[in-house]
Amino acid sequence: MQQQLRAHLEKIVALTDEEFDVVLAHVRERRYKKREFLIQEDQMVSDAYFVVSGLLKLVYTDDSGRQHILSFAMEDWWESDFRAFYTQTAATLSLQCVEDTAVFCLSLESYHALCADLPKLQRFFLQKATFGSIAAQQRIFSLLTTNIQERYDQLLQQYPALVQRLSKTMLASYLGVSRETLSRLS
Amino acid sequence: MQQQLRAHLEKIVALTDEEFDVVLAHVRERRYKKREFLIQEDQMVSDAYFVVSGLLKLVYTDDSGRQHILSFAMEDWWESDFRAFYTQTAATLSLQCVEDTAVFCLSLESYHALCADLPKLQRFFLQKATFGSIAAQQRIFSLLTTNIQERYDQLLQQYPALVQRLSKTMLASYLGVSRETLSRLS
DNA sequence: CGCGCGATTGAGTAATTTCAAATCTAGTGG
DNA sequence: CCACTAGATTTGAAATTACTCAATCGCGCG
Repeated sequence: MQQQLRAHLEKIVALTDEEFDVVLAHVRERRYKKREFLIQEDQMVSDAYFVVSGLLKLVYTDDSGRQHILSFAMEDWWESDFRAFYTQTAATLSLQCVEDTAVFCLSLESYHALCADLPKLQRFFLQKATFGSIAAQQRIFSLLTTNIQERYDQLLQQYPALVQRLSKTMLASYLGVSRETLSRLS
Repeated sequence: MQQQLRAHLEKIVALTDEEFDVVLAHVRERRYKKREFLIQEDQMVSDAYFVVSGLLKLVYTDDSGRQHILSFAMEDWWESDFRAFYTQTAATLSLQCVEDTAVFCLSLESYHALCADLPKLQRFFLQKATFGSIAAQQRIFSLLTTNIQERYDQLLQQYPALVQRLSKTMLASYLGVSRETLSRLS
């Protein structure tokens, strides 16, 4: 597991053994079972999570009980209710296991400590945030400009492995359509 | 103008006069007229822009000539086709003046230089990227979970000043509906 | 006064949702 | 090996929502 985190970090910044030890001192490993919650609505968000193995979904449940999936997180992705995490307020979203999942947890204090102590890590997070924000804008773009058929095709093309691991119901919820409509495509 | 940029930076990080001089050495001031383009589709993106005064729109024009507005940028906002800017590839979006606009331009080299020379600036950009990414996720959230009426109401509530400055046609394009549908609301 | 542009209104059409029913699938126990 | 069940998926049909295209309205400006 540690090797995987290190490889992930080193895709962006090279680290000495000592530096990586500092990182390890700030994260802790946890395992969750399918359907377990890492974050629940209305509760405080202690950590951001790095997914080592498994699959998570970030979900909003509206007043009428409908689920809206904002994103999935699979191996090598960071996920949390980042708004709640950074502002230390109650979560509006929940983060739940689609499969059994192993993660590294990083608290906000540890995040700040790492950024302060290791400028390299700050650069790493800057790059992650930058490309995270670009990816989010691509999703907005796709929601604004394409119909469901195209959106589904794009997803299939971009993340074929992910689509395999999801139920149609979850896919529909992610794409922003009813499962019946998704079922009627192509 | 310089004072405004400094105040903007100092909302997040305190700067000495010397540090701010370093920043000034890396940006240049420009003014554009209403309807002028800062970025055009298919061209290289030299800069990210800090809006001092005026109003910009970030637009995608699809094959059938329809305009989709991804975002607006008013005073104190940073804007660009960030995907194209960071990867130094051709723009897929265009950035155009809704009003006469004054900006500071920051090239990618200068951005990297500032991050390297002034750790504070890196912290500034990390925070901007972080909250930019959170804001983008809020927009995805709103596109997935709310109908047009609610989306319009939220926008009115959140940015009343912005709505004043936009035509209904642009608002509709930003909200992802036809102008006729927007016109029929409440 | 008349032109031009943005906004609104109307009517028909297309896409999507909703709710209900039918079908399929994987896992369980006899 | 087969029947049974629970859950997911698909299908059907009506209702709703939004879009399109065309016509009209309203207003500022020369």
